[in-house]
Amino acid sequence: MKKEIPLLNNITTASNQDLEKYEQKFKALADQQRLQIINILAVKESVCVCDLTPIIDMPQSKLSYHLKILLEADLIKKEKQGTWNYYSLNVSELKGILSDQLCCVFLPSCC
Amino acid sequence: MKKEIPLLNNITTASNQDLEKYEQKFKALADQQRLQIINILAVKESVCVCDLTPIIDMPQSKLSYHLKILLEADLIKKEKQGTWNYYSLNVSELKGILSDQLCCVFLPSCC
DNA sequence: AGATTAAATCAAATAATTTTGATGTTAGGA
DNA sequence: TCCTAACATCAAAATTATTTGATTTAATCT
Repeated sequence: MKKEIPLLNNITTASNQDLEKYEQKFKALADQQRLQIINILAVKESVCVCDLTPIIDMPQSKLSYHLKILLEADLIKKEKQGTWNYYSLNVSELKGILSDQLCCVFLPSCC
Repeated sequence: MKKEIPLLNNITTASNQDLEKYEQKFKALADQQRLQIINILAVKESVCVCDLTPIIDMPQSKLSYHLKILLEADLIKKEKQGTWNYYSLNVSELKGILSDQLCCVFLPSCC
């Protein structure tokens, strides 16, 4: 039995740039702790790191690390106010990635 | 200046189960090579491993590894036909995760 | 049966990510 | 100015994920 050599008719639409970009975003989402952070931000709107640490019970440096990952993926936003850094969701970005169903799971305020 | 101790009014909707489940799915998506596989499956509908290897230029064992990750996340389906294993997208599952916009990027046939 | 092809699995090597604890930086209060 | 609180950053250690090449399993063909 034989098989034809397959042809990939150049119909794939995702460019390398797309692949790279979404890899980063999915990586940021691919962690329970970060999903939890997103979930909390969805409920509390805008939160500083010091308020977040006791909620999710995580050393501060660890939290900073995870927030940075989310920030670099453009899934959350950061605003400095004096000594505090307030973080909030980048809702439009998240909505551009997640299905409505998933938005309901992680961004309850969106439902 | 002082700050109140924050209260997390139990409004977060995502359960631990949700977090675990979606972590797995996002992990599966968080890789350029696997996104490319998804993209190819979207174009070619159903493909066996031996057809896929030359297209994405990847050793067979590596490809098997990545297919397994996608399969375990329930993002693709597998059907045995004689010697061959045919893989295809689990479109409904993907649509339940990805925004319409992203479906258009990775699942062109859906647009 | 023996040979061949498809594909999964395995163990070792490599690479990437995450965690930890310490240190640095900045802003505000005393 | 000095002290403290809020965060970010850093380097080392620990954990996970990926890659590689070899081996195994199973189906088909001669």
